[in-house]
Amino acid sequence: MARRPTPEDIERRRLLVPAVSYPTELPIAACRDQLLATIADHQVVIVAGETGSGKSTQLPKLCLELGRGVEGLIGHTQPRRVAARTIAERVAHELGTPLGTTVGYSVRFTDRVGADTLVKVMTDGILLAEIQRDRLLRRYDTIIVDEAHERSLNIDFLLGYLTHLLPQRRDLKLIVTSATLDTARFSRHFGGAPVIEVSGRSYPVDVRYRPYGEDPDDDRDQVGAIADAVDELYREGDGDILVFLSGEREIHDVADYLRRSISDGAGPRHTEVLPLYARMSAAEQHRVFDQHTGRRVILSTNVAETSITVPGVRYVIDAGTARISRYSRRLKVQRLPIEPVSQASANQRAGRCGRVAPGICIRLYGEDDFAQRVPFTEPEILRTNLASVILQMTALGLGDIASFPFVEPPDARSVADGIALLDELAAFEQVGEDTPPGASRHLSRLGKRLARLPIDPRLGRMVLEADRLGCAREVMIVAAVLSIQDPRERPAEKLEAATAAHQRFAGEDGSDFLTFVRLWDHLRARQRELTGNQFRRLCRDEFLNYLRVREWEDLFSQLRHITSGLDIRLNTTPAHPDHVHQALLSGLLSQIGMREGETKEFRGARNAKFMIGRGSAQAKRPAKWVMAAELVETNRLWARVAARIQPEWAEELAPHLVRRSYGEPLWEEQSGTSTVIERVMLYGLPIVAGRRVLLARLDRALAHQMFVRHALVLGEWEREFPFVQHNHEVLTDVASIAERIRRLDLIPNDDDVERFYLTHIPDDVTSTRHFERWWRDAGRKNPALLNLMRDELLKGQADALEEFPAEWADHEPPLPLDYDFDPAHQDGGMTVRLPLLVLNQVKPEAFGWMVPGLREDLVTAYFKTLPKTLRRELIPAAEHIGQAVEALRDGPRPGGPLSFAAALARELTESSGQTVRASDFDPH
DNA sequence: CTCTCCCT
Repeated sequence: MARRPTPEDIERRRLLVPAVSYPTELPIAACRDQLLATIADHQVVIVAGETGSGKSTQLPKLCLELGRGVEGLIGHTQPRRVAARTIAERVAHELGTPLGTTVGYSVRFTDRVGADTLVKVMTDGILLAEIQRDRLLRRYDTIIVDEAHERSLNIDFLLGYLTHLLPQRRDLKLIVTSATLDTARFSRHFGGAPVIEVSGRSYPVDVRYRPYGEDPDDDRDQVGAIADAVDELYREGDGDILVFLSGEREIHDVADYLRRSISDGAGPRHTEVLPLYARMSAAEQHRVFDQHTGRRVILSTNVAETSITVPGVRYVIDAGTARISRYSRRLKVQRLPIEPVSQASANQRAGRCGRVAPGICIRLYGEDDFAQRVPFTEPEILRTNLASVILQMTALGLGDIASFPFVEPPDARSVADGIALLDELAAFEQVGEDTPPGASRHLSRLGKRLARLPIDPRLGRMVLEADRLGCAREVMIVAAVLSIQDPRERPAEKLEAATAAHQRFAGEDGSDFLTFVRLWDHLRARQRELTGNQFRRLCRDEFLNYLRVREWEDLFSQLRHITSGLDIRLNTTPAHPDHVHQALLSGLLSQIGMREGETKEFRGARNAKFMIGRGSAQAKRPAKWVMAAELVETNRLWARVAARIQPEWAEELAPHLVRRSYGEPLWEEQSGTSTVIERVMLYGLPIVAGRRVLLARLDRALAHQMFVRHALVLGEWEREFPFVQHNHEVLTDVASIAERIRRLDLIPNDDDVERFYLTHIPDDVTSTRHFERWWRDAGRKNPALLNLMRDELLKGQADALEEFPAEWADHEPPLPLDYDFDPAHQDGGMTVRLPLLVLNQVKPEAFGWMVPGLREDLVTAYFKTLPKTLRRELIPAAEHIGQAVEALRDGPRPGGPLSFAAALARELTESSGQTVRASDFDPH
């Protein structure tokens, strides 16, 4: 039933509603009338009830009784698949209908919902996925969100979405159930929805506080404290003990100690010690459900808090800690610190021993410690990366995360981190720097495809890249196995045999990813040869979890199905390993690392330091550069599932992320082109340490200029063109003229020449090779195109040359004059260098007159050599100098003295009335 | 020098 049913459907479905009765022993039966009335009157109802109240099984029946489930399904969500199935089974059984008819369930890979189904129990993930296809959830007339207190990411996203949906679906009813008394928050969130409390059907639990290590003379550690607590409970009477610990390592420490003390005879007798954690093999886990005679001590992680109900537990020992998943804002990785559990979690643990009889819970911490703990565990949405949620929300057109009605909205920085990860995966259309942070973004084509894949966005990104590289088969195998729990089992007692069995698939390539592909190929080949039972046995013998192998195959099939709808085809021939790794890298760009020297430590993105976990092929002799499928910080940052990469791959895959920096551009005479050293950084890692690249590819204008400057202006090119020779001559010529006429500004400098070439040579000429190609034509059309023009360079100052004769005409034969202008001695005038041979032929009196252009300088210079006493009489100096220059402009006055000094002396005497003699000057 | 748990 994908659409709202027709009137005929509704009539038919109305006849399907079974008679409903309630087991009277369940506490919820007592509140039946109140619940019926409240649900009938309100769109949203909050139901608070501890485990054992029967709310999960009875609420769907109450809804049926109210006539719900006819016009649309009653949807009932659970956080876990097992719970969805067992609750469906129970409700179906209580209604006397076969599973899959009136009551069905749907979890990933299993759908037992029929056309006549009225109650559909499902995982919350299933309902979230359905939103993609049915925005208004029109298939449902009622939705029950169970176990909302667990506050998983799915639950918070779902509650937010339903909040947004309720005003558009006035006919939709929502029931939110929660085990704890934190119902006020939900009620407030849903506009003051009524809260109905249903009592639990559990026995009293005697909570005892037994802290350790608080007194100075109490030197017990956790193991000792647990041993003491076990002793105390043994004195209380029979019954199994459930111990909550933070992790596998602690479990094995305690197990070793208890087993040793049992065999010593010092500890409790007839006792079986059973570890319990999720990663354990299926067979090992199942031992907690086996019948047994003696006593049991079950040492468990948080799995026993919600996921696995250990039967027959009378006592609980709570060490008070757990590993809590958190998000490192600095390194953008998952952290798993051991933290004190919340009060709600501690109470949930205690409740595990009050299910069949009164129980005792020993807390290995003080009552004051308990009182100081946070009441509730922080919801997952505040502790995790939000990329997947943001991707889904954007695909649903709910882009503005800040205004989405979350029960507890995530921090703006967490949203920014999620967006950053999606940007890393290129899921969004590029936005400009000035786009405000809150602005809604648009998914790129890749992002839209990514949103359709039911896996982590990083893994989805790999699959999409794989299509381009022709390795979709291999990458989908890897993406599938990375999405589920590792199918390889490593039972504690047979560690060596298991490791050896798994080691067969480790290849020469040192790639944990290709190891998975080899394992897959092996399994598929065996599966074809063997019967179902034989294959199941093979899995067991080879230390593989059969159910997870099946899930791996199911997920692969699901991906294959969805990707074929995206026009992605499986490759039929084995892909090149490099291509597989390149595709994988596209999803792991911020999870690469560079080995620090010869150590086993890696420097990762954002300066993180990590090591490769023991199970990896890269652990012993790691490559220089690796990528890791997972980075998790525990006692330190660890990489899990890794392979060697070439950092250049990352450069190619991350054009949107790399930072490039450049050294000084360099003209290379050998190749006749300009290059520059390029350095490429990705998240702070030098994926290209330094390489020469053509400057023209980065900055054509600069490369053009570099070519002109070095090849043509500075002559760093062997090739001689006619214009080069010509220009050399013009420049020498103009330079000497400029010196003669004392116009230093007219001496063409390199910049002037460069400008000339730049205006005449097209921009795309950036190398000698380019130039030759261009000049072959351009030079033929206009051979003088690149010839410098003397007159142009002199800017019309050629006339001034008359005042600066090239030779001294007064002499016979005329003497060439060498204008060697020394700017450092401008005040002192100029030096005329005469060939030594003619020195004694020069008439000294003529010497001062040779260069009219220098007359004023010379007058001033001579004037300055007058004795101070005399100069004082010649004030204002400028006036007397000016008159003398004017008078002597054309050389000696007719009839006047021939010597320059004498002539100047006479002029000054005349203009000032003060006698000045030629001998008063001291020109040396 | 390895790490709680769950889901499409």
